[in-house]
Amino acid sequence: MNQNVRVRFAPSPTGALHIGGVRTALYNYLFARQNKGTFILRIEDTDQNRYVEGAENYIFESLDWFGLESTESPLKGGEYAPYRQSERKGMYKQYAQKLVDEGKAYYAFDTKEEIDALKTRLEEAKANQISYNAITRMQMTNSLTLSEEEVKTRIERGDSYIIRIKIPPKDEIRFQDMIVGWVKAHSSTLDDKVLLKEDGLPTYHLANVVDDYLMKITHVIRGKEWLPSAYLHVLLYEFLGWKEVMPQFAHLPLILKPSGKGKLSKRDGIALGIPIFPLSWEDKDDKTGEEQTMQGFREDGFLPEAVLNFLAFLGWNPGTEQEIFSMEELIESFDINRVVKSDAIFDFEKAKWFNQQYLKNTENHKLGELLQAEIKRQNFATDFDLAKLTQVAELMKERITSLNDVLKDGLYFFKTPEEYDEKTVKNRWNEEAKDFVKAIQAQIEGFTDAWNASNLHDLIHGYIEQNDLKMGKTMPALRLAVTGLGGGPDLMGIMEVIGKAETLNRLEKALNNL
RNA sequence: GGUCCGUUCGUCUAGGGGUUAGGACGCCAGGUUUUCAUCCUGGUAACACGGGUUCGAUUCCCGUACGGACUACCA
Repeated sequence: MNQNVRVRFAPSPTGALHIGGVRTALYNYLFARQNKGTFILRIEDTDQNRYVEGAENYIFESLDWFGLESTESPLKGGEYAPYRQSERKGMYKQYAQKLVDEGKAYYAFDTKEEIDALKTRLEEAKANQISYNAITRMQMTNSLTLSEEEVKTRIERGDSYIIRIKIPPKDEIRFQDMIVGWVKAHSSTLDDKVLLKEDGLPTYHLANVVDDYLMKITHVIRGKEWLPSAYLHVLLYEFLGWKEVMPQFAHLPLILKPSGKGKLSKRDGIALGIPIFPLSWEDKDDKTGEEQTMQGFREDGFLPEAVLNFLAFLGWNPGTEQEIFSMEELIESFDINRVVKSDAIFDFEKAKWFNQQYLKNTENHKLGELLQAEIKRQNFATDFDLAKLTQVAELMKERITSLNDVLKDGLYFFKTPEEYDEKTVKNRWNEEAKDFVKAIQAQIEGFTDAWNASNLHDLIHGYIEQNDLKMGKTMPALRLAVTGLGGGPDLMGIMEVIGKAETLNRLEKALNNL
C-alpha cells in the first residue's frame, strides 16, 4: 500500500458530466480510498469558448449525489490550490518558455490560412501525416525558420504567437500502462502539438502535465481516449525533467453506445430514452437549437449506490461471483490491475437490475423518504404522510425497478381507479365474483375492529373459508374492484393504506360500473 | 488515409496449453403466490478467421478481418 497515493478527477465544464466520467471518478475514488490516498477534483477550464454555464456546478452536485467526496477541490481548497485551471493561468507559461529556451519547443507565427495551406498541400500529396511535424515545421513561419532578430521583433511588437513542442524525429516512446500494459509509439508519428495558445492559456496537454506534476499526482486514471496523447505527455515529462516523478498511467476502456458503434453520447440518451447523466440537465439541441431537458438517473428513480455498483462492473470485476458490492466492499475489493482492456457496451437492462436489487435491500423508512422527495419534485398530488408513504414503499419495493414505478404502477394507492384493466375484467369479473365483492362490502361495513391488514386478512379469509369459496376465484375480483388492476402487492395491505372509507367507496364504484 | 488500442454467449464478464468453457443481465419454460412481481428450478446461447509453435491451442506467436479511440490554438 502506498501512503502517498494522489489521484485526480479532472473534468472539463463543457456540459453535463456523463456516466463515463462518473465511472472515471469512481475508479479514481476507489483507488485513492483503498490506498489511504488523496482524491482530488480539478476543473480543466482552459478553453473559454467551450465553457458552459452551470456545468461546473453540475459536476459538484453529481459527485455529491454519488458521495464521491474529494479531499481537495475548488470548493474545499487544499495545499495545492487553486484547483481550477482558469485560476492557475499564470502558472503555465514559464514551463512552455523553459522548453523554448532549451530548444524543446518553439514559437510559431503561422496564420490560420498558412496552416490550412499546409494541410491542403499534404492532402494533395497524399501524405499520410497531415500535421505540423519535424519535416513540415521547417517550411513554416516559426522561430526555427525565422532569424533570432525577426522572432524578437515580432514578439516585441505584439504579434500573436503560439508555442509548439518540438517532437524529436527519431525516438521510441514507451511506458507501462496499469491496464493496457506496455505500449509504444514512434515519435515520428506524433505532431508538434500546441502547448500554449494564442490567448496565453495552455492546451490540455501542457496544463495537465504541469498540474499533475505540481499537485504531486502519482496515478493518472482516465479514459482510453487519452491513450494516443499519453505518448506526448510522457515526452513532456521527459522534456521538463520530471521523468522521475512521472505518474503511472491507467487508461480505462470506453463505455460504448448500446449499438456498440462508438462512444456513448448525449444523443444516445435522447434517442433511446435512457439516462446517461446522473442528474437532469437542460441545454439546447445541437441541431435544432431547441431547449431540451434530459432526465438523469436520479430523476428516473435510481439510487446512487446502485448506479455506482453498476458502473463499477462496467470494466471491472472481482473475479468472484459476487456482484452486489457496498461502497466499503468496493473500496476493499477494487483492483485496478483487474480492469479489463476492451470497451464495454452500456446495458441499461443491467443497470435496472442493480437498482432493483438495491431497492429491495433498502430500508422502508428510507424508501419512504425518497418517495416523499420524488413526490415533491414531481408535484404529485397526495396528502399521504411519511408513515403512509413508508407503508406504500414497503408493499411495492419487491416489484419495482425504479422508485418512480411506485407512483406509476402503484397509482391506485393515491387515486381511485377510473378504469379497469380489460383483460382482468374479462377473465375475473363474473356474477360469482360480483356476489363475493358485494358480500365483502357488507362485511366491511359492519367491521369495527382496528383497520389493518392483519384484521382484514382474518375477515376476508374467514369469509372465504366459511363459504367454501376458492381464493383464486375471488381475490382477483376484489383486487380488480379496489385497484382496477390484475396484479399488485398484498391486497389487504393496500386496503389498510387507503383506509376504510376509500375501500368502501371503491367497492361501490366497481359494483356500479362493472 | 495514418497512428494507437482491442476481439469469450445478444450484453457485462470469469478462465486459461488438456475444462461438460463458469457466473450475471436479458430471453424462454416450470414451480411458489390471492394476482403481478419477487423468489426457486431448469433451458437457450460464446472462445472472429487463417497460419504457425506444441503430443495437444480458445489460451502463446504472426498475419487477416472486424470494432473502437485519436488524428483542433477541445478536453
